[in-house]
Amino acid sequence: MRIAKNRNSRSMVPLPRDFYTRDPRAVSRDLLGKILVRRQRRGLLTARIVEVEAYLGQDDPAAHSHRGRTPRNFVLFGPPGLSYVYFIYGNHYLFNVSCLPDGEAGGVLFRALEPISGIAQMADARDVVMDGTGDLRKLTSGPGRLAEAFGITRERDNEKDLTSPKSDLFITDDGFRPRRIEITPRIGITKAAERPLRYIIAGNRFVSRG
DNA sequence: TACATGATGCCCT
DNA sequence: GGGCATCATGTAG
Repeated sequence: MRIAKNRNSRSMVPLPRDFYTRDPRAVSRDLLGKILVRRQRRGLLTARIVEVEAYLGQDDPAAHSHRGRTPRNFVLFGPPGLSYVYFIYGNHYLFNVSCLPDGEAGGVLFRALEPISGIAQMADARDVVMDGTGDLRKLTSGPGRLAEAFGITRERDNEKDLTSPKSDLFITDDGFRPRRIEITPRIGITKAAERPLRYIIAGNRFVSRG
């Protein structure tokens, strides 16, 4: 039943603005188990969110918003529920969603997903071969990987309203609730590296390593 | 204008 | 487990 429902994107409702108008830590916890959806010509991409990280505003040295508004990070200071996409290491796009009311900076980084539908398209976008031995984790386990699998770029998706029914990129709730959630330090940062702001679905095999 | 660096992933050992 | 590609961005000069 749940799978049949997901086959029709018109029946999937984006999470409302209120969902994101909260502290990034609360949004992070509640995003676990939700579904990221991309509508595209070749079909629907869907995947369950299994790992995210919270980035706070001024009191978080690891956050892009820590030193104030810039041409790159302005989305974090705007309305909640908008995508913040940036390019890093000369290779990768990383996908976030803005949180807190307009004027307050904060966001959540998407670190890993569990693919549900559109797997062939994801494999194609990632340029990996999915034969019988292919590991699905290569598609969406890792922030750079999931962005590539979903075709997310700054040019195409930055500042996109994820709460709009017209959006080709949004997050929906299919009723799934994680059995258990774990909170750990964030991955790949040097500043404030010890703060427990990484949220994962305990035991999920699509959670990235670190 | 220059330069140091990064919320990563991949390949090699 | 370690090295490295590769470039947009921010900050200093």
